[in-house]
Amino acid sequence: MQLLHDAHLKITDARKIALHYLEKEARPVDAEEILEHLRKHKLATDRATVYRMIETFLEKDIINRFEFGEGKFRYELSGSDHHHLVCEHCGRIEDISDCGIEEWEKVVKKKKGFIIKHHSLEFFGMCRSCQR
Amino acid sequence: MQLLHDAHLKITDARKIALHYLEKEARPVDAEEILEHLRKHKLATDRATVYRMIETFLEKDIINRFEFGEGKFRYELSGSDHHHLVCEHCGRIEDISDCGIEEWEKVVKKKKGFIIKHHSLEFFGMCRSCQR
DNA sequence: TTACTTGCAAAGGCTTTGCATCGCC
DNA sequence: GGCGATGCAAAGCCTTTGCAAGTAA
Repeated sequence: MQLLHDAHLKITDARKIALHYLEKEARPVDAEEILEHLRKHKLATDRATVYRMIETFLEKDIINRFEFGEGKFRYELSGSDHHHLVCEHCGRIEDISDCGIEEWEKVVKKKKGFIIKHHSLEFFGMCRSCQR
Repeated sequence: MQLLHDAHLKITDARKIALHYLEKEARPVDAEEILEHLRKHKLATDRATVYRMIETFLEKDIINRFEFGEGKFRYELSGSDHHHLVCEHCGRIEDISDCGIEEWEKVVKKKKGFIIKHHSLEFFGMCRSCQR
């Protein structure tokens, strides 16, 4: 895979399948889900390997880490600045983009002298299907 | 304390001192900090008690829970809608208010049919003092 | 070959739970 | 006195780490 090659990472089965999974899911998945997916593909991968893989991908900026108040982390392939709509009824997590952070950066810099490097913004509520 | 009385909670030393601490700190503190504070006040409080206290306060909406990518939760006295500036250099967490969420609620409702109940918004970067 | 990856086992950090006792109202 | 609150001990989840063996380049 190009992503792995570009990051100077060795191309192993576990990494290939995990990346493919992240790409296919296109939503924040947790370590356990990655592990389960690998095992479905007959890979006897260890939990420790998954966490080390995640650590490596984070360092190489291949994935990003998110939190949704679950007491655990979720990961998603890096991409454009975007946020999430978390349905508290069905658990579905949908992407949403353009949060207008630029405005905030200016205001916060001026008012507080604080320089924003990055931010987290997640919305919790109820998705359309669950409202029916 | 009025807060405890209004919530129909028994007024115990641990709860009184913990609430006073949360009020004084006015920043998101974690369970361990609450425990340490209680012990400084000669209370041989157990860690389990702190977590149960937190659970109760959350249910009664006396406090709110936040995450800052630390793999643990932090808690702050409930109040107006506000967010945080997390300095990644010194760790200081500062409050900031008015995130203009109303705009978002309208847009998200219209575009995605998603109803926002609450949200989390945190900024990470470097505070004024750490820039020197 | 050789440095990077992985498996296995153990531990570590944060949080929750069962149960008997204690204490606020 | 009664029911909620607490202490103690143990366990549960998620994540990290040490070390030896395996493997991609």
